[in-house]
Amino acid sequence: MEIKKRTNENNFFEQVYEVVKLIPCGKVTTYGEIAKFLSRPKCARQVGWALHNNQSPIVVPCHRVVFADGSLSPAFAFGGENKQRQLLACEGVTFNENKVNMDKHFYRFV
DNA sequence: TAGATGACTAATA
DNA sequence: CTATTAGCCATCT
Repeated sequence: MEIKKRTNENNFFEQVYEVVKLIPCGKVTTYGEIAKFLSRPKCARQVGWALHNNQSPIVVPCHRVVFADGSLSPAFAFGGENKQRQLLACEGVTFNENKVNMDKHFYRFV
């Protein structure tokens, strides 16, 4: 039941996984940044789709990927909104109400 | 091939 | 501040 079917080269997906794995502990990034890093600035949704397809939060710390405004992904994506927040908090990420302190923990790929 | 979907984002009201 | 609209584009049906 392999979901990745017509990914042409799967390269985009693989890149997404690699990049997400590169996010250091206690840092977060956005879908748009990942997409931009992969030369597909408009493909933020596909990044999210890739993570959904990945389905391996152990190998790929998808919890470190948030919305552009710092809000976390919908609860259904993680099986618990609190889960992602707790994971991040456990790594030292601070929160502003319901959103991540992007100014402090936003990680840009250089 | 065409239409619908979505773990996005930015702009607008 | 929140809610809605529109644009985006790979993937799905």
